[in-house]
Amino acid sequence: MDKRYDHKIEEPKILDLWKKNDCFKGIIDKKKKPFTIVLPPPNASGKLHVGNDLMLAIEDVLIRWKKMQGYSTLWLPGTDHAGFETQIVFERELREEGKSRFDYDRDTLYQKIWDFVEKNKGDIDEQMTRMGAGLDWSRYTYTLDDHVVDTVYTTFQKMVDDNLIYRDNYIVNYCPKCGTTFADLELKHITRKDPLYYMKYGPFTLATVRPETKFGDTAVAVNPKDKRYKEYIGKEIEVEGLLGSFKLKVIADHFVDPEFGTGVVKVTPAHDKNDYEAGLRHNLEVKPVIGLDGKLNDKCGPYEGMKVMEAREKVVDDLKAKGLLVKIDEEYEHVVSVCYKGGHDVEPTVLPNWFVSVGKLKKPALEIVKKGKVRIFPKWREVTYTRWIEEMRDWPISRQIVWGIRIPAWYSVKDNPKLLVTFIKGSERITGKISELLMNHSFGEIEKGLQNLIAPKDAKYIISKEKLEGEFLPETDTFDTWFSSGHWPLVTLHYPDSEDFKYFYPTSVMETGWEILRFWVSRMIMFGIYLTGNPPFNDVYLHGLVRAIDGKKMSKSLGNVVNPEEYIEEYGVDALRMGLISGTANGKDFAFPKDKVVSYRNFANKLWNMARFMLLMMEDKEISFYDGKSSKGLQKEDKEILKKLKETIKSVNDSLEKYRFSEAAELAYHFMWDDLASSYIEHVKDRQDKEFALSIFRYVFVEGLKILHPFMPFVTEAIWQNLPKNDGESEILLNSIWPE
RNA sequence: GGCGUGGUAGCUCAGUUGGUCAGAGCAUGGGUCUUACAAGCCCCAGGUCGUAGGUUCAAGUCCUACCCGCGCCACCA
Repeated sequence: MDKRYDHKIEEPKILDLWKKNDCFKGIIDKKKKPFTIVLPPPNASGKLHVGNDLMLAIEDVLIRWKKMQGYSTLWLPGTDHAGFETQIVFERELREEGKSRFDYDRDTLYQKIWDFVEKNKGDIDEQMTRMGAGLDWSRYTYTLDDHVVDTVYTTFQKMVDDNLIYRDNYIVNYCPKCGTTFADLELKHITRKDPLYYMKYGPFTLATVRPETKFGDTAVAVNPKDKRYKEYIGKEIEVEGLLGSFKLKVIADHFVDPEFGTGVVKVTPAHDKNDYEAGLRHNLEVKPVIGLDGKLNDKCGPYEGMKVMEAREKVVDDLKAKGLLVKIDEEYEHVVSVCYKGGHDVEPTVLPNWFVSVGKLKKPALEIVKKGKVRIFPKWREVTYTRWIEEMRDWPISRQIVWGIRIPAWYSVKDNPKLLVTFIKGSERITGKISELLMNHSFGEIEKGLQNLIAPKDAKYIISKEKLEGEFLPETDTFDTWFSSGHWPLVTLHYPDSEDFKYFYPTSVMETGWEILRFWVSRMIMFGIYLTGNPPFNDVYLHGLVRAIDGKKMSKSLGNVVNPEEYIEEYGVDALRMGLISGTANGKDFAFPKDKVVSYRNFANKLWNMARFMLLMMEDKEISFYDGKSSKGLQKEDKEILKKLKETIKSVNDSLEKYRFSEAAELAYHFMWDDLASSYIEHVKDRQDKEFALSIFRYVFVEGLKILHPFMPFVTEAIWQNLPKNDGESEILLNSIWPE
């Protein structure tokens, strides 16, 4: 053995050893208990980041620990097509070629993204393997595999049959730049200064940031307790506007803050969430004035075709000219919703959407956690889950993007003359009602060049996995990515009738970042219970976010991203894994200093040299194998170290049972370094009965290597490969039996 | 605004039911190449445990208030 542990030499050898012996293959063994983890699939849109490595390290610890304890373990790998995320990355590339998604029909665009993703997938798999992750690659799943799509479609059909799916107009967060809607959770809220305009509005003066939406106003609202305006409530007022005068109802609603502005609000149900809800309460007309292109529509007279900001300026100018503008507050700060990807202003818009009615689904998902049948670690995160479920509203599941699983609905063009269709013909992009389009274009042309389609709320549709015969156009919306990934534990095990599913489901632990507890974990629980009657996992462990050394979230724009590959290269995988794991005990976010990685690289070397010392001392000697039990000939120090070993094993087990990874890792670390290396080795050097002491040492050292193995699999396995073995001992440390 | 979480040595963090709990790693300073390991070993220094009260024989640990950080959610035109 060399004087130093060289991870660059040893790591590839060890990976090869495990691979050759097929160590991570999940085996259905009815005599053993299964222990299953489904890997949260990394996004196929890029490379692994240090957070992925933390996830891999933690899950690998669990898998190796349980495997050595005699469970039949299975860790399922996969990658995620990551719908929107990937499409954005791809569109960035398109832009560099001077193109955009609007240049392609649906099928062509989909194929192009598919090819793009194929390139990334391989890289990620290689990186995961290099981390030592004990994944069973023979059971690999990609979120767009045929069987995944099929299962998602089957569920959708079942939900349709169970009346859990409906279509409705709904005020959505529509981003005209991205051309798609966003869930509330996908919005960012930023504080910004915008002018607040005070304008005359019939008998009132009211304040608004968005004068350009006035064409869509269908009421004026005041607070019911506001004495100033009491006389107007319920009456109609006449308003002098830019398009002439018009009449509006005055409503009283508690959503109006009498302290703000003048205490009077114009109500625009089509373009504001609050107003939309007030509109529902008061039966107001919903009158959209901004189109999906982000421009004012034909209800806006001369302002038609102007973009929002452009129209706002013009409207303000014209109000001034008409003497309707009272004042402008330039210092007004408020919070604006923008899309989380591009940071564009979101335009609340009314669109027909597909919804999941969550009432029946959420109740069991809540109870299962409250009753402790699904346990969430750390416990204090549980509140986040229960509150979210309690407040959960119906779930809009349609996304206006290509990259994803298409909603399997079909519209007959004959029965739905009002379908709004956009398609590509040659280099031309044509939009219109299907009934009109069919006068000048053939169905075949439209179908082939189809880009997107908006079906009215009451459109007739047929659900079908397969393309329908006849003149049907497909729904062009895709599923919210969480709808399909909510099936992840099911599809990776080939639900509903595979042997894997029968044996390994429900899985043991879902280990993931807390930031997707709501997005993902809640949906998996809902689908798991809905489809199988059982939750998809027994425990949920949520790790913290790995922050940069400056304590902030890592981001490319801040330039504080830690590249894990550099650490692996310089200090080795074991050092990176230990560096990440020590400090995650409570699932809190933590900063990740390089120091920790360095110190564990040193520790790997320490272990290596403990082995060297032992082999050196054992040279030319006949050393028996201590059985771990007999007390004959034991000296005080021997008894002490054996006792300490037993305690350490127990503590490590206890800590791991509670998902206290950091604690377990440090216990093993201190035992090896302080108790065994610093203390016992020095003692062995002075022993008269050196052969006997060495046999004790060998025993304790090997048991120590075993408990360290889940944390530092490479160095421990590499050392084991250099040690003499007793009859019946495994050639592979990973296949050894966990000490008791 | 609501909910949650944290403020312990220069840095990153442990400290689980109140009683060797004032700790670890790294960094700093000094010594040491003692043949397993200088990626080692030995030693030194460093904290009134956010602030102020309170409960208790005893409080980083429990209670109250306040200050600061972080996160999630909601959101007023």
